[in-house]
Amino acid sequence: MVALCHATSYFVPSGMYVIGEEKMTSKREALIEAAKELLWERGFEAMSPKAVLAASGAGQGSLYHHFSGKRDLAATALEDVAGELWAQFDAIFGARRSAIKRLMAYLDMPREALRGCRFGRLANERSIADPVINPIVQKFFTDLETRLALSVRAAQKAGDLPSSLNAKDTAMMLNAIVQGGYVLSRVHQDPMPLKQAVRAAKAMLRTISSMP
Amino acid sequence: MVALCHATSYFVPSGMYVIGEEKMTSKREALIEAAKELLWERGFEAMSPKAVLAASGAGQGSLYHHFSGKRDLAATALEDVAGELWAQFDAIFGARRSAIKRLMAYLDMPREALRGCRFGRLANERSIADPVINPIVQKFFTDLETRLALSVRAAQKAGDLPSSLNAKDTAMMLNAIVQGGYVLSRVHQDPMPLKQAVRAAKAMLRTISSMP
DNA sequence: GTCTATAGCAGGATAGAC
DNA sequence: GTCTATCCTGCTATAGAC
Repeated sequence: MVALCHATSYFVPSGMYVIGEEKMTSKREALIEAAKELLWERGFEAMSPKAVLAASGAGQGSLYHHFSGKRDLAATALEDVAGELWAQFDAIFGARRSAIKRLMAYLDMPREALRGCRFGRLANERSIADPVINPIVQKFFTDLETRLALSVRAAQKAGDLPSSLNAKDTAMMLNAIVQGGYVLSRVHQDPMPLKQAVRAAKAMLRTISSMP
Repeated sequence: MVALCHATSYFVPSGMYVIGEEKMTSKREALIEAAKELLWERGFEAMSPKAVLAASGAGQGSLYHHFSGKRDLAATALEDVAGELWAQFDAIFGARRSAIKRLMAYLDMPREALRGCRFGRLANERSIADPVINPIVQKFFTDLETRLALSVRAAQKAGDLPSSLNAKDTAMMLNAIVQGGYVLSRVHQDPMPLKQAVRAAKAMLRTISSMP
């Protein structure tokens, strides 16, 4: 690190910028990384281009050169976030263990309760109906629900969950428990509610799976 | 209705204003009603005083005469909303039927999935940490969680739910299912996800309650 | 590709007349 | 109590130099 460049990024001789621990080769990537953080922290509507510029160390020109505007940048950033999360999900749902254990592992994933879900937090903004933003968020959840439903169905076939349960409904419920847990943790400003909701879900599945 | 007064309110001879079907005796109440609607539709941060004035038919002066500002108006409106919701909850939790049926009735309450929860929708705004706003929202959920936990415990005593379950955790989970259902319905722009999550929760409780 | 300067508009609050 | 006029600030985007 040689010369300090703006408030938050460093310019290094190789022509790369550093924000926190991330390395990037252009202002474009710096803008995307900054947008990802701000989308998580503030959501789409409260994420101002000015804040993105300050956090990335880029100027107005870079933003409007690489992206058509705030919405385009946000869409790109959200695609990126989906990729990150799916790397985690794939590891869990792709693991070689029983379906019921995969469901438990999903519930047990580490989550930053106080920061909220990076996609779910957008649900109550007007932009959730935006033709560019909505498809990205909706696809994320649809894919996740599909994955969960497949595991529920597999667990039923393995005899670990009652076949009387509707797999899609149950998958949606598990998804809702996590999303609702985030909401309640934010309201209470405490990670416990999410922990409690997830713990109860696991207890529920265990109780039910030990049935005839 | 005699004379048209502004865009949305009517002045009637008795000195009362009418907005939609509501009757109010002053601009103060008109402002509160308008704020309640806008808080539901847009949340706190996106509720502009200008929009409240337009919806209530009041002028700037009335707002800042009756309230110290936007936040004060919102707090008053939210207290009002809590009162409305508790009128419904009290009817359900106070009914003379078994605890498990009260829980089912709670899950079965009609909900406007696409509009979201009037309190839960505020969870991801910065204002959820506001010293005036947070206590109101938090108290609403704390009281609801207490009510749910009492019913879970009563159902356990009645032998309708396994005593192995943690009552508080289970209550939080039921709460989360509803909140998460709202989130997912908003994302999918479809009332089904909330319906599915609630349906699965009921199926879960039924399955579990028919156990030894 | 990146920068600064600036336009245009909306949010939130205040001042002071009626 | 209620109104209108006005102020200041910050958001989003454009213009145009380097």
